[in-house]
Amino acid sequence: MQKTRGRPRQFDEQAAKQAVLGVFWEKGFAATSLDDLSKATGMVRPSLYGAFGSKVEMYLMSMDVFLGTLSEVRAGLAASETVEGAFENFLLGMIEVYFSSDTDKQLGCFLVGTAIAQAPSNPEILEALSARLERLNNMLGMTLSSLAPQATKADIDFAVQQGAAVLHSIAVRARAGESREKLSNFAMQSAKFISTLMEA
Amino acid sequence: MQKTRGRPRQFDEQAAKQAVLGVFWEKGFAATSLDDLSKATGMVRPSLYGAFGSKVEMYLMSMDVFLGTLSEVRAGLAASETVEGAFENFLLGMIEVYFSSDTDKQLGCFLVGTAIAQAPSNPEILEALSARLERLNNMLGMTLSSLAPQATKADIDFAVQQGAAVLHSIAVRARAGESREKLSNFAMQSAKFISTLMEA
DNA sequence: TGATATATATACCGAATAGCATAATAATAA
DNA sequence: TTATTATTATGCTATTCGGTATATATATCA
Repeated sequence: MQKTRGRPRQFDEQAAKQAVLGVFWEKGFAATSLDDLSKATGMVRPSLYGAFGSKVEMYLMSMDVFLGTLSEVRAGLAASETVEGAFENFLLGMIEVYFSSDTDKQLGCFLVGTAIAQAPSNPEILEALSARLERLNNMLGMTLSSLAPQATKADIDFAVQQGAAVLHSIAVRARAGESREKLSNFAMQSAKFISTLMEA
Repeated sequence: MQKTRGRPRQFDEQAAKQAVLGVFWEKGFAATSLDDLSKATGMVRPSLYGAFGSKVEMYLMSMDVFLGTLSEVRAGLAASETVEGAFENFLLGMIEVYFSSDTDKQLGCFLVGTAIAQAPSNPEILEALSARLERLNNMLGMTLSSLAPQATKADIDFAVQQGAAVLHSIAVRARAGESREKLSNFAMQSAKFISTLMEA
């Protein structure tokens, strides 16, 4: 921790990143202006640019900030003792995130809810999105593999896709206004159903 | 068909609506400008406004134009003779639409791919989206009910949600660049799996 | 032939856009 | 103190934004 040379920053980097994510999460990429980000962070536009780069760069950064907020979901997955429990912890943990907005709004998944719209227009975002959806899948796949070592690779793969399907659907429906209760029930019912795929 | 009074229109209404849908589908609502729509339709902005209203109104109209393009999916559903066949026809039919863009791009579902991003910012779009997702569900639910009359309402409901989940996931993954082959395989595998829910 | 109705063409509006150039500020290093 | 470095403050810029006012064109109706 050596002392930095110039004028000290007046913003907290982590808080600013969270604020940037928050704006993109609610409004999406295209509808978010640099002024919106400036207001949310309290930073003036040139400071934003200096610290985080262009609008696209800030958006790509937000993708990783979002994944960083999933640490509790990872922990829940790691602590699972059964396949059904793993699905349940995974899905209910993600629902917690999807409904965790400061506002009264339920924003769903940042990736599914905002990056999808931009993907066809922006190859960089398309690529980043694809890689991060894959990472979400891997979170689940690793856990399933260790909990059901007898299962074939094909079985694991299909179970992961089914779990991801339920997740994607919940992500969409949460942002479309569906109630948390309905989605939680669907998650638990799905966890039970999909876990039958992994029975010995 | 009475003769219209004033200067005749120089555009074909159906073609223009399709063009408007096409632009929104690729770029999303926020990133689409009236100039984009003007170019795509060949209509000048005042004509666009006169014929279809404001940007939001054109977008809401596009939602129904999109649903109108699903007539073949409806037909495929109606012609299904088994539960598994119904899921397969439904999912593969939607994949056909998701990959049917004129461009080389795979745009996925218009609703999932573009309306989702706008939903939290625009109550009108949120409401319209929710209602139309529900209509998609009903398409599937009606068919399932008639093919499995012995099933309970709860069983049908859960099977519809599972089918919708696979659909939403395919919609997301198609727009995120996943290959059609992988998605088709997933669709068929899922049709078989989910249909076990409806066995007597 | 007017009168009327509808659509198009042109030009414009004020506001918002992403980004940057320049200067002022505030810290450390020499 | 002075030089250096990093950040912030201010203001600009050229473009684009959604939308509209006005004038013109082209049809039917009386």
